[in-house]
Amino acid sequence: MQRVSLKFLAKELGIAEGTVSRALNDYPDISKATRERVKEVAKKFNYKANQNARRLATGVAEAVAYLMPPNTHAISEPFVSQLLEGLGSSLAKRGWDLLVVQASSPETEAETVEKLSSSGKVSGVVISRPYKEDRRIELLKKYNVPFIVHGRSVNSEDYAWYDVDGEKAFHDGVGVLAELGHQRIAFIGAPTDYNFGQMRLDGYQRGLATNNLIVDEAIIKIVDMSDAAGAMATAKMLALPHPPTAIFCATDTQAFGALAAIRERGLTPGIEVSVLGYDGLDFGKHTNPPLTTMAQQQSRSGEEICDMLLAIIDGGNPLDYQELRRAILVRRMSVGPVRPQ
Amino acid sequence: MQRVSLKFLAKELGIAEGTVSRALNDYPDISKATRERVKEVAKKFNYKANQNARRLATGVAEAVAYLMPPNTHAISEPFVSQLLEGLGSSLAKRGWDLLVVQASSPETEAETVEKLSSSGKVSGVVISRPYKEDRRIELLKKYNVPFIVHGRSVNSEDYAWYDVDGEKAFHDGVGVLAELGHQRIAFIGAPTDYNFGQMRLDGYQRGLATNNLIVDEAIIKIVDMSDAAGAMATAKMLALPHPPTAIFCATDTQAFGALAAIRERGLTPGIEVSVLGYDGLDFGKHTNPPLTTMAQQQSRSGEEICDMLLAIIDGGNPLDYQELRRAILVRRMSVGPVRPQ
DNA sequence: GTTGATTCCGAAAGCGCTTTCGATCTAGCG
DNA sequence: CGCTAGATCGAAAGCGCTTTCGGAATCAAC
Repeated sequence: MQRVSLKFLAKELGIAEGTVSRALNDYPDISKATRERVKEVAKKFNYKANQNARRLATGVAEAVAYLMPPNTHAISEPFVSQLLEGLGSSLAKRGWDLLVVQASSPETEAETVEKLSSSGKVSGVVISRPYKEDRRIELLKKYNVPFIVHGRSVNSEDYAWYDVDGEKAFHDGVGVLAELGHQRIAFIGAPTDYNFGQMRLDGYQRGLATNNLIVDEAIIKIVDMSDAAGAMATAKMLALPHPPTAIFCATDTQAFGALAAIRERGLTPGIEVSVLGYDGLDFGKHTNPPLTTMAQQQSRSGEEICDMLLAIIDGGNPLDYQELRRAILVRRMSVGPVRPQ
Repeated sequence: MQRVSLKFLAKELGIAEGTVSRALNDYPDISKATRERVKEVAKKFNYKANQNARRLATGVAEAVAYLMPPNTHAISEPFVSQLLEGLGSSLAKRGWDLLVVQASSPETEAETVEKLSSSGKVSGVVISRPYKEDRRIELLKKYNVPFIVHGRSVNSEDYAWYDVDGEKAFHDGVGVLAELGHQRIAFIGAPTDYNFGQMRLDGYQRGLATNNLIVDEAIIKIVDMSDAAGAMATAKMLALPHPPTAIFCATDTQAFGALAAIRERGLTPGIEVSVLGYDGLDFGKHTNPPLTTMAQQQSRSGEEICDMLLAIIDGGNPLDYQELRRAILVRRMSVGPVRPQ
């Protein structure tokens, strides 16, 4: 199988290599006649430019990388899948590649970012779930790579990001619960070194304040983002002398665990104890009972992030690309009015 | 920011470019002294080879592509996520890249494969969920690209694959149900242009035969792999004059819908009607009731597939890499003994 | 018929790296 | 001391493409 290269085409056509290249790339200084002739022959021989050569010559990578969150199993989380899907399809339209990069460990993360920046294989990067202070963001800025973060770190003034307002969502969520008469609203949170973890906690606390509810550290638990951790935290709080009547979870997965723990104790979620999740996982429809949750409105986040990144790569000012989306309540069955004891 | 290139390092060190390259790549004809000196300086200046140049020069891409299943939203399916995660981490260890490629439409799929093959940007490809006759496989063979398919097509003798024995799983699953006294076991299947869809159907039918159960077309439904489709099919079958007492679903997602439809009708899944799923989704723990399902034993499929592919890329014979795994029963609550009417 | 402007294409340099080949230098040995 | 083998490195070609620059050819106009 003879590799068909530009040289091959040039020989075949009896014209110069450079001319073939320019014809294929629609340069204006090539006559329409030869351009068409070239394209025809290229098609006939099924010519595809060698991307590596092209990239080397032009200096543009025509690829963007998604840097996986450092913790393992992150890709299994639905938000990653959705993001990847959106990124992939948007990129495909433009003919660009999507690189999925995993740092083998948190320690090698910096190394990974550096390599990504200086190896010339991508023209942009997207990362998600930043920490409050995020090393990756600093590196990306330092190396001057176009990037966009899905989420925000504490200081988010000087780079592009796309986020959902978790603080407001949790503030409002507490309001929803309070309106149903709940006074003791527990919080199962995500690690607060993640900025989103902190913001959701902040929103929760502000929500308590606006509704004149007291803060009780006994019913605030920061745990891993797993169903098991959610279940464990719930079980502990339910065993309290004065247990909560509602539990607000930082992630749906934790909420799944909370539901299980409540049932485990012989109580009915949504009746005796309300559970409110956050993420809007579609799967929440199937839990017992179906999970009430906060969700981003319509989630085309992957495409939007991709468009933003491409705009920045094309020279746009990153500061023009800071999008804050809002979460809305998806009413299902796990939240109900408080029951008199 | 001065790009640090080989030329730069060479000038800095006062030696030739080629020497620097060979030192960095541990060629034996470079003295240990200079090799170390070179590496030190490279590190100091944070040198990272330009991948495009490297790939162009060596002709090896050091990257593999995962070709997304053609249908949309496929990436959200857990099996894709798991696969990607495994691939990504295995590849990362070797310093290779993972490209995630989406064909924008089924029509452009061939085009996509061709481009992948001839643009030199990947040294291997993995695809999943092949059709009975799969165009992509033919193309990959034609272009002589190392590849491995996650699943099998009908004629799977002459390429590498990794699959779970769905035929056997469904055969055995019917046995489990039959042993519990079920006589009318329905089947909700996946489209049979997918080979896995066909094989699961075959297994189901063979299972009926071994257990001397009659085949009733009224309780065999081939539908989309969504919860909604599963629910719809279940609802119809439950409305039959002589409804099934157990339903075996080709995917867990369909089973989720089946559970919902059963409850919708006022029946209790696992008591009045049993539901058996397939996929082993972790999430099945949280359905109402928890879903009994068939799962692949321990799923390191991503890593295994990656290792196989790399072995083939390194010159291994594809035919030595055909792995058939077995599914086991995950007992939860949605399957129970048949109840006398 | 000469000039000037256009149009179109060929030639060649260069992107940053790898790799072969041969030159130089040292060490070893008779 | 001369010669050869081995160890090291420099020089240069080449990977396949893009892009600049200038030359040839065409055409219009004087």
